[in-house]
Amino acid sequence: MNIRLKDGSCKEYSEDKAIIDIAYDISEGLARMATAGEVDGKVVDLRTILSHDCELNILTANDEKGLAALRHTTSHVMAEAVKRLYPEAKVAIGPSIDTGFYYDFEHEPFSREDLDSIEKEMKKIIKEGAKIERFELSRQEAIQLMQDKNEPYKVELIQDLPEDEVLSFYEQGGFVDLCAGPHLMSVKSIKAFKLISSSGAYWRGNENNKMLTRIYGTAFGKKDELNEYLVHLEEIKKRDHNKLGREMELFATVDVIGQGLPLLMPKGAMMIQTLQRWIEDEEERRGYMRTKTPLMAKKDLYVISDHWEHYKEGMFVLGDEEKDEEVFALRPMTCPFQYYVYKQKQKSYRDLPCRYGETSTLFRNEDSGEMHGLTRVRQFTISEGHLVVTPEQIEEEFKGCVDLAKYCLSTLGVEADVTYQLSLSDPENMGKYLGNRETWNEVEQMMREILGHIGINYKEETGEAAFYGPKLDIQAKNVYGKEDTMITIQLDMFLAERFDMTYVDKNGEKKRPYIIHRTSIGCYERTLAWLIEKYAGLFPTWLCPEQVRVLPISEKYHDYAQSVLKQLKEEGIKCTVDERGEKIGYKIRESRLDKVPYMLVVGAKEEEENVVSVRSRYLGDEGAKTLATFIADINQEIKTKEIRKIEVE
RNA sequence: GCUGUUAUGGCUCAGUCGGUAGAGCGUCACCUUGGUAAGGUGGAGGUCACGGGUUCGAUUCCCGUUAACAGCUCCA
Repeated sequence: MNIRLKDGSCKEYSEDKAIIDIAYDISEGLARMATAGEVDGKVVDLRTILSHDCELNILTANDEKGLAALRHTTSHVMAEAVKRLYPEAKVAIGPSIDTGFYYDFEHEPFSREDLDSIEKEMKKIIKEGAKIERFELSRQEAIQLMQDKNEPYKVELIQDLPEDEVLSFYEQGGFVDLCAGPHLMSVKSIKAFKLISSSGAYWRGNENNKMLTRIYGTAFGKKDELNEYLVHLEEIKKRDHNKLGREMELFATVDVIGQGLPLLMPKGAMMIQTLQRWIEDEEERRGYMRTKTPLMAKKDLYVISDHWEHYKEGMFVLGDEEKDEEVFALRPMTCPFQYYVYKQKQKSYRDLPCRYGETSTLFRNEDSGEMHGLTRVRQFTISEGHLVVTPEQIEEEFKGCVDLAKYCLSTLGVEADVTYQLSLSDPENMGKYLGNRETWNEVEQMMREILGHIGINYKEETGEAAFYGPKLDIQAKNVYGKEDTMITIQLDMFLAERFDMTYVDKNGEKKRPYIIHRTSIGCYERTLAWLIEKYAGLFPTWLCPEQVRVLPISEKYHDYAQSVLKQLKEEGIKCTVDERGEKIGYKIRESRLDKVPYMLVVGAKEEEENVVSVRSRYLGDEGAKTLATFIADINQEIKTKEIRKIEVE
């Protein structure tokens, strides 16, 4: 057989050969580094015997998939260590993940000290250097083995596997685990690992099941890489919006106000106000009509929209259904309110599309463990909008929404940081949705076509649709790599009927419109959180709550500094004066100006000419300028929302 | 909601095996340096998250509540 290797070269063998032996044949170094093989694009175990012509790629910890194998093996070593130290622990599952690996156990929670001793035991196991053996068992034998070892979770897993599945096991030094692999040849190859944390996790991810104890860890091919990663973990904490946003006094939380109810401090509020004014103006330019609708309504409204049936638990209900004649609820969305704006007058096809926009404050009663900084809150304000359209207008209006969203993203400088997700219904679980399968298929296909015409790359996600229609979700990751929906554009073919919304067509017949639910810049709190992390607090000038700081270099220049401040303020520039600058020299103060884009040093020799010395975050020392020139420059920058390139550490 | 951790001056944290608290940084005042990433001296600032209990006495021990953090689950 002929084996074609990654570098294009070929190896020829007369008999069947295991991948690991081929690796040794190439070089002993490669064999030592090898963690898995990739045969014709499929990741397989190094023990796999090759018997046909194929393309072979030997994976090492330098390959993403090879690293996953290393981490997976590390998780097995961890499980062995746990079983040695705590024989009563029951093992569940232990895969590799993006950042490392985890393993779930039925056991009391582990403390940091426990993790340290498990780490120690793991090092011992690695030093012992057991070989890892793979073997296969029949279903019956497999169940028997795991019953003998008193591992009920493994038995359950085997019972749920398909009848014809090959049941493979891996054994190292007496520790046996049901596992599809692939795994390293020996535990000796694990060079750099660290146990990160421990927490609870439901068996099989179901909250009705028992909560197991999960240990997270990570592993790398080299010690340096591990250390680099651990340093990186510390570094990203510095730009975590939940920490930085509080430090910069953008927001705060208060015990007695409650969870998920952050206070936007003057600086944070100023930033959100800047965004809001900008986006409201832009929407109006694009033909949106602004509405202002109530923050609450009688329950009757939500009964019509079906929220009372589907989402009552998520709403703040005012009053007691049993006792009170009228029960109200704070609004969790704006949809039905804007529908009644539409319904106030009979509409003609000539009135469509009807684009309604509202800067809308919403209330959602999230579970207590879900709140996080500004990204998951109980009250938030969103650039909400609904477009009522005829079937012929769907594509153009949908494109308009995508265009608006992209305009927002590019202006904020984050267009390259998002991914697009088409959130579809789950055909297996149609009870969650309004309408029937045929209509859903039709609308989902329509979405795919529109997205095709726009030409954006997206991935499809089943079961993520809204109950009234599919969504185009624009996703972004936070500093920890966790994904959140920043912007969503949804196509709704059902609610118009529930609310009996109509328009009269050319022939004088009443027709059902379609509705597009959309947001332009998303929810302001979450968007702010995103921007904090994106820019590590070094915002573009137009967004900065403090754009210029004026620094007199000695007391004689205080009056002049104040007059400069006044002129800047008259121009609408957000600025402050720091009269303490002269005390120790402005160079020093500069280190504390790192979040302010411009520093004006006044009191230089040139003050008689209205000349200031400018330092900028972007350009360093810009030297002397007349005040008028500086004001013109910065106003231009703010107006065009220019985002200059800066170094963000 | 679940599992766990945490809660001490503006920030980072120490501490009291129960006798009402400390450090570094920051901040403030003054001195020196007439303005290029300075130094010195002195000061302010905490009912140790909140509510109960045990005790002669609780910041410290116990119970509860609230909030923050990590993860799970959820997210119209």
